Amino acid sequence: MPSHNWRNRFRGRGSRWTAPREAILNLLISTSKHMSAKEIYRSLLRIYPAIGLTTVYRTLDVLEQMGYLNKIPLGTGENKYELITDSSETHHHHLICTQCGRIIDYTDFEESELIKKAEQTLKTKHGFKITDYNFEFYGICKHCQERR
Amino acid sequence: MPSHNWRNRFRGRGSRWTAPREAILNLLISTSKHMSAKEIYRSLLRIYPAIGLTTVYRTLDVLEQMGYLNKIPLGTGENKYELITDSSETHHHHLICTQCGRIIDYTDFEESELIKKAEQTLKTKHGFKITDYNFEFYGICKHCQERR
DNA sequence: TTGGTATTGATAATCATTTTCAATAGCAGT
DNA sequence: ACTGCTATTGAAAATGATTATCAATACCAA
Repeated sequence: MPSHNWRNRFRGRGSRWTAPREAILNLLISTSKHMSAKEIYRSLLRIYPAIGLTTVYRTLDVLEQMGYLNKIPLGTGENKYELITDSSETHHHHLICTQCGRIIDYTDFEESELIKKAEQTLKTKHGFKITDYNFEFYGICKHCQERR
Repeated sequence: MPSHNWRNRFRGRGSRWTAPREAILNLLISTSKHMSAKEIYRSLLRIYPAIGLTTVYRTLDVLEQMGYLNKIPLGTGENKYELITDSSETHHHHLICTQCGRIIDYTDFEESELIKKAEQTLKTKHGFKITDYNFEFYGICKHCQERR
């Protein structure tokens, strides 16, 4: 995805395309990891020493509002973020290790189907307009189990 | 569920049964709401003016460790809690209104079945030992939709 | 009743995220 | 390219939820 595409997306909603935003997006695009705001910030410091943590948060906010970013609450008050790319359109879910914080993605067709159905049901039954959902398993990952 | 039952559960793990803990449990039992730590604290202040917020957090911690409490992250850093009662053994899920914070419970048999299957799959496929899960929909509730 | 120790509550500390605000930089219009 | 408007930026302070500290208290086994 060429960056002028992102530029246009920002411009299209009256937002400006700036150097910090480009740096943040490049990082998010290039990584397949789920990163916290601070991880993103620290990673960017190397190539963009002037960037501020505040700006990271603000850009993540904008991306979330635009619907391009997925916020994953860890339950500790910290959140991790992942870009929603075309290839991940089929929503995937998460395994969160409560020991080391590692997040493992997985996809399950059955689940995705079920969620689509559930969305409809909830809309008609509870008058609830779904904007997002979280489906996460918490537990101990293989790595941490072997460590004890 | 008589309170000596709870007393025994605490004692059984080397914990003590105290007045603050009884007050907190009585509140959690009597309400059907999902409450935040601060809501619990403020509610208890009326009948137990000496109670401290710290104690509320600690008791919630113990209950969660014992497996009797469900922690629901709101995505804002705040958590809400609900007691796991016998009648809710069939795990239910949540609709969280991102506007007013309201949480609506719902149960879906299909979902519960699917989750049980998924737990098994994840264990064998990813070596992940599941301790808990969250299945939540975020959106705008009926009430808030009508307000605009 | 007593002694050991878990628990308590007030206070201070953390940690992630937001707010504030003056300086800067995009960019639309010329 | 120049200008002016205003969105954006980064530093610092503020907020809000949760956790750590610590001396005093209260369970409860013996």
